[in-house]
Amino acid sequence: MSEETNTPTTNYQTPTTITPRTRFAPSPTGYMHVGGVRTALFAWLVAQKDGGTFILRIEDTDKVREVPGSIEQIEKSLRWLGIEWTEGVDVGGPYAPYKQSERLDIYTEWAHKLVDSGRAYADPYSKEELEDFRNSAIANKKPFLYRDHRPENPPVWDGTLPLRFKSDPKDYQWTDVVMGDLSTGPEAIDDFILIKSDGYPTYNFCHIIDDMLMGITHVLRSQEFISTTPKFLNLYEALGIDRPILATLPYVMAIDGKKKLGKRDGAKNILEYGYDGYLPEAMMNFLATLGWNDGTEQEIFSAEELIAKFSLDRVQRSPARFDEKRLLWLNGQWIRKLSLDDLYKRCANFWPESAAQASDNAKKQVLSLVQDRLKTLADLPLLTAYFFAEPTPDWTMTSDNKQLAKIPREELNDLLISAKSALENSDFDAESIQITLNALIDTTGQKPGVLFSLIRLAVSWAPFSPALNDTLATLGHDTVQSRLQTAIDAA
RNA sequence: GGUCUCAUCGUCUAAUGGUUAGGACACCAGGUUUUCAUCCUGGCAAUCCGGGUUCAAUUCCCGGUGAGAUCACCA
Repeated sequence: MSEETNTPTTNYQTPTTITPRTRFAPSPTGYMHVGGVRTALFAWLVAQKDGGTFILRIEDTDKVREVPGSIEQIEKSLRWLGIEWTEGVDVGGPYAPYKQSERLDIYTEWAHKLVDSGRAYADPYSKEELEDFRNSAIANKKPFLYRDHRPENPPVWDGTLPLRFKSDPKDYQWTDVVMGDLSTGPEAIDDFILIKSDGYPTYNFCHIIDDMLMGITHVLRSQEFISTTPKFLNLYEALGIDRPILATLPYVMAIDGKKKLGKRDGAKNILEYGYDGYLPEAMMNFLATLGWNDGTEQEIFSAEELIAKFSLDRVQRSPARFDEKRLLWLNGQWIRKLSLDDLYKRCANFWPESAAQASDNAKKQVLSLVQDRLKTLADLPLLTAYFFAEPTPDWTMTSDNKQLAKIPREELNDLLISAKSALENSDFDAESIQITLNALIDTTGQKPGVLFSLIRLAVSWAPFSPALNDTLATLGHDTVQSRLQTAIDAA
């Protein structure tokens, strides 16, 4: 297409024409849950897709709500998922500092520009006076607007009073990459606080300054900000800066679907999922497809595929519920996709205590048998304990089995004696064992359902286990012989 | 209450002005020489309601209804 072609004009630049700079800008008020992490993920994907830059900025302007250690939690959470940033508090960058509490001079400077241009004024009212304004508005069934009470001669702003934006109420329409065309009337615009009386700026003010100074191209944020966006548009105009590309992400809802996911309603620390045996690949896959899809029937996406295929215009407008069953399924899928060596590395902290002395090779062999059975890495002890420690015979388990329950214990015991004898001289690779077991079916005349179930129980005393020949081969000749003897003795 | 947003199986979603409304999770049933899991096959299950435009609406428009958000010296 030539440069001369008449193309329709839009009120924002199309994403393909610029190199994106996106940011995730959490406030350090505690751990991260899936809602916050998904916002970070989408911003990261937008940057990665077009070779852009992803920035981690910390918005710590509310000293009351700040929780010590939060920044480390946030960084650890993002890194666990595989989200890396190239500018941020810990790695620095050309627009440092990336922590708002260290940028107060910058905000003060811009605040003075607004004062000088007549677009900001000191707020002389006490909390009580403001409360009266608000109550009388409510009593008259009118919406409360601070701008109805602008002081005629505001005092000079010396930093001890809050500084308010002098808004210019009007209609707005704007395009949101996700939500489409949005519009509001002037009643959505009011005079909001720019700088608090403690000298710290409000989010409403400083995020706009920082996004501008840091060259942020795409502002992604969650849906609760949609109603405050007109105020931001008003402020962009007062500051004479271009508005960035705006993208509103739908909420992640709690499982009951009644409200957005929040810590108060039990939203888990994202790191907990790692401790519970979830893979970061599965979590990323899950979060990306919560509110986004590529239009095909693909369900499993690697980080590379997400980066290649992600686009904001396919993000859902409606909220999505957090469905842990789907996450669990995805985790199983990802566990099965990993190579044995890779899976083994990730299992380091999940083995049963009894496996502490086992060799890497022994554990790897066991792992290869249960890889298809793991839904989370935390299932490992339940599935593998009897490989590493002698199980205690429990003959009541035979009566839980439909087929075994019909057969007298003496007869079962005789079968075990036959099995022990047959396996005594068998080669002990999985294939030979299967041949031996098949022959045993012929000589005893028993159905596999009886014979195999019995042997399986006698060597594992576990409710479930891998295929019998694999299990026996992994346990080894001597262990199988001694466990069968123990079972026979306990009958 | 003002303002704003959203609405397809239970859940995540696809699609189109004309389709048997597709897939996945979950659930149910069957299969793979025992169990559990994997895997395979099958089943159940949806366009919120009412108008309008149209030959034709789930899709476009309007109005309801429902749900959510926001209305802080929080972000």
